[in-house]
Amino acid sequence: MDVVSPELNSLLPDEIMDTEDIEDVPHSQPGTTAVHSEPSDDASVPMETDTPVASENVTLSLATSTTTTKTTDSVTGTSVTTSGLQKLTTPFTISPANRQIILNKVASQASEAAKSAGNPPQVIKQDGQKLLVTAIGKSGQPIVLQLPHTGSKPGISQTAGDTKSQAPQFKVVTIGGRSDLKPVVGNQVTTLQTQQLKTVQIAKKTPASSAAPIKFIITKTVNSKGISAQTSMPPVITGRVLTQSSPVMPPRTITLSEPHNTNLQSIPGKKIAISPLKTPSKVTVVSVASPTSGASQKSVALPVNVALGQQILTVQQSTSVSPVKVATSQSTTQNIKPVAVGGVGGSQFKTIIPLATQPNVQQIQVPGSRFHYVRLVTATTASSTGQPSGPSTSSIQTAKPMVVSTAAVRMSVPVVPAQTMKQVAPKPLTSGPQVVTTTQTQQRLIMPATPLPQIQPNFTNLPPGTVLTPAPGGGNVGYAVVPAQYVTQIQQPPFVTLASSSSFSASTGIQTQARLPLNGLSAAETTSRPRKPCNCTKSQCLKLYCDCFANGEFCNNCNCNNCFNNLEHETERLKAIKTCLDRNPEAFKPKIGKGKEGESDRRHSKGCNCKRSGCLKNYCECYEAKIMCSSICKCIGCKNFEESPERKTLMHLADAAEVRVQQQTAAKTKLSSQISDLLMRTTPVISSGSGRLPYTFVTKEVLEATCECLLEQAKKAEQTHQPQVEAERMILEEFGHCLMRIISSAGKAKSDCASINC
DNA sequence: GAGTTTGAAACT
DNA sequence: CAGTTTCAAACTC
Ligand SMILES: [Zn+2]
Ligand SMILES: [Zn+2]
Ligand SMILES: [Zn+2]
Ligand SMILES: [Zn+2]
Ligand SMILES: [Zn+2]
Ligand SMILES: [Zn+2]
Repeated sequence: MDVVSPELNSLLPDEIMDTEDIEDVPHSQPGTTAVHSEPSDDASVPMETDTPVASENVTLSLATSTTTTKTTDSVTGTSVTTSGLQKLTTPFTISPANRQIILNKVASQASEAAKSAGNPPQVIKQDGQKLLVTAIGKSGQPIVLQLPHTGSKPGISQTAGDTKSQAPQFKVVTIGGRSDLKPVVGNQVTTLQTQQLKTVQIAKKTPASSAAPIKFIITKTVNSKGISAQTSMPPVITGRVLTQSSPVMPPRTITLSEPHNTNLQSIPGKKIAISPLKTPSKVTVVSVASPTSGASQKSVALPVNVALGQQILTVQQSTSVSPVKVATSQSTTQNIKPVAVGGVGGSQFKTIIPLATQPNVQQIQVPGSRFHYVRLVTATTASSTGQPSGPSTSSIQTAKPMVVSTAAVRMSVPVVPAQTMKQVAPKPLTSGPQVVTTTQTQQRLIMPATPLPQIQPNFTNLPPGTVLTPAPGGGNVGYAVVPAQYVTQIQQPPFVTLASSSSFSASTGIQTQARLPLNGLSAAETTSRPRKPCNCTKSQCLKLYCDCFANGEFCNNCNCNNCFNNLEHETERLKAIKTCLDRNPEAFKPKIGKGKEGESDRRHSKGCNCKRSGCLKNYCECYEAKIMCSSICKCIGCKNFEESPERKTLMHLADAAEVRVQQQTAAKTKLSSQISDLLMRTTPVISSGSGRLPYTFVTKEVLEATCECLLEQAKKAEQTHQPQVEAERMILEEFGHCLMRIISSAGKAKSDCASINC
C-alpha cells in the first residue's frame, strides 16, 4: 500500500477509485442524503461468501505533508512518497483474500520505544488474517488485529468460536496512545456485518436500492468548533447506509442524527467506532488531517505512517485533557446514535457515518465532518505489496491493491448494533503540521469487513501477546477506523477499541476496547492508577461480579482463581460478554453518567437498592461513586442526600482526616526544610569543628517544627481513639523520627563540611 | 486474616 | 417482573 496524497486521490480517475463492485457513492448532496441500501447478497460485493477472488490488496498510505508525491508501482501496488519525510511502504495493507490489514508504523522509533517499554510489538497470529497496527499510541506499540477468515478463503477454516454466526463480524477498534489502554468489552461496540461494507460506500449514484433489507440513514451534524473545520462543507452530513445482509432482518431505514453534543453514552466510553468493511475490495480511508499538538510527538515524528495509524486508530495522545471534558467541549461527531434498531435484540446494524462526499473534490473533506476520507480502490494492476519489516505477520494479500484516494469522501460508518454505538475514542487533536496533507481533514479508514476477533492494545496491562485472536465465528469482520476528528475532539488519550460483532445471528458481538478513564481523570491519573485487583474465585472473572470484567478490562495482577478474563480464554470471554450484553445491553456502559467534574450529570444510571447501609457505606454504589442518591434509587433509609446530617458528618470527618494528613505532611516537610535551612546557615560553624552540634541544629525553628509533628501525632491518636499508652507510644515514636531527621541532617552537614574542608 | 455484612448480579 | 441465590467486595473484629 502506498500513501496517496489527497490531491492524488482527487486526481485519480473514478474508475480507479471505484473499480470493483464498490458502489460508488453518489456524491452526496450537502444536507441529508439518503443512502441506498443494497441487497446484502449483492453479487457485486464480495463477501465472505464470495469465492476467493484474487486477493485484492489495498495499501493505504497517508502522506502527511502536503507536498507528497505519489508513485505507483504497478506491481507492488502503489507507494507514495511523502514530501521527503518518509516513504511508506505498504503502510497499510489490506488483502481481501487474507482479510488482513496491516499497518506498519513508519518510524522505527515507535517500535523501539515500545520495546523499551517492554511491550514488543504485538503480532497476532499469522494466519494471514490479521490486522497489524504499529506505532500507535504513545507506547508505540503496534497493534495487531486479526481478521477472521472469511469464507472467501476456503483453505482457511474459521476459528472455532461462534461457528454459528456466519454473519460477518464487525469490530471497531480504537487505538489510543494511552498507555493504559484496556480492552473493553463494551456495549459500545457495535457489530456490523461485514457484508455491509460494500454498502458502506458512500453514496453511490444509485440512490436507492430498495433491496437492501435495512437502511440506515445517518445524519450527522458536525460541530466545527475546535476542529479545523472545513468551512465549505455544510454542517450536516448524511450518510447512509448499509444493508444488512442477513436475511432475518426486515428492511429498515434508520435515520440517525447526530447533534453536536449528543452523546451516546458512548461518550463516556470514548471509543471510536470503526466500521468494518467486509470486503477488502473497497476501503475508505480517511486520514486525519488534524495536526497533533506538539504534545504528541509521535505523530510528528512519523508523519505518514503515524498519521495513518492514528487516523485509523484514531488514537492520539492527548496530553492532559480529561476525556470527559473534551468530549463535552467538542461536540462533534462522536456519537452517532442509531435511532431505530432492528427488532433483533443486539442486532447489529451497520451504520456508516459520515457519508457526504464531495464529488471529485480532491480533498476529502466531508461537509460537517472534519474527516478526510480516503477512498481505497482496488487497482487493477495491483500486486501484493510487500510488507514492511513490521512484526506483522502475514500480509498476504494479493492481488489487487487498492488505492486510496483521499479525495473521495466517503464515509463509512461502521454499522453498529443499534444499541451499541461505538464511542469515539477521543483523540486530542494535535496541531502538528506534519501529517496530513489537508490540515483539517480527518481521514477515516474502513477496514474490510472480515471478522476481527479482537484487538488488543499492548499496554502493559494487557497480557503479553495482545494479539487478537480470530473471532470464533470466523465470520467476516469489519474494521472501521475512526476518523481522527473524533479522536481529536475528545482529546483523550487514545484508546483502542475493538468491537467485533457477529452478524445478527446471535453469535457474538463482542469487542475489546480500550477504556477511557473514568471520572474524567486526566490521562496521567488514569494511567497511573492501577486497577484494584479482583479476588474472584467462582465467576472465572467472566461475570459482572468481577470488577475487572465489568470494566471491560482483562485481569491483570489480580488474585483471582481460575480466571478466564484474559487473552488465553478469549473465546469464553467473548461469549461471556455476549451473554452479559444479551442480559443487559448496557452492562458495560459506565454506571455513572459522565464522570465529569460538574457533578450535575453525575448520577447512577440505575440507582442503588440499598437496604441497610443508609447509602453511606461503600456497599452503596452511589456512595462509592461519591454521588448523592437520586430519585431513581430504590434505597431504604437513605442518608445519602444533600441535606443529610449523617452524610455531612461523614464528610466532615473525612475532610478532617484529610486535613490531618495534610497537616502532618506539611509539618514534616516544614521540619525537613527547617533542618536543611539550618544546615545551610550552620555549615560554617560546623566546619569550625566545634562540638556544639546539638545546639547548632536544635534551633528554635527546629523545635517548633518538631513540636508540630508531635502535636499532629497526638491529634491523630486522639482521633483514632487510641488509649493513652498507645498515644504516648505514637508520640514518642514520632519524636524519635524527628530526632533521627535532625541527627541525620546534622551528620550530613558535618560530613559535607568535612569533605569540603578536605 | 477470618468472619460478617451487604447489595449487585445471576438465576429461577 | 419478583423472589431467591450467588458472588465478591466492604466492613468488622
Ligand atoms: Zn475477577
Ligand atoms: Zn481481575
Ligand atoms: Zn481474573
Ligand atoms: Zn444506596
Ligand atoms: Zn443511590
Ligand atoms: Zn440511597
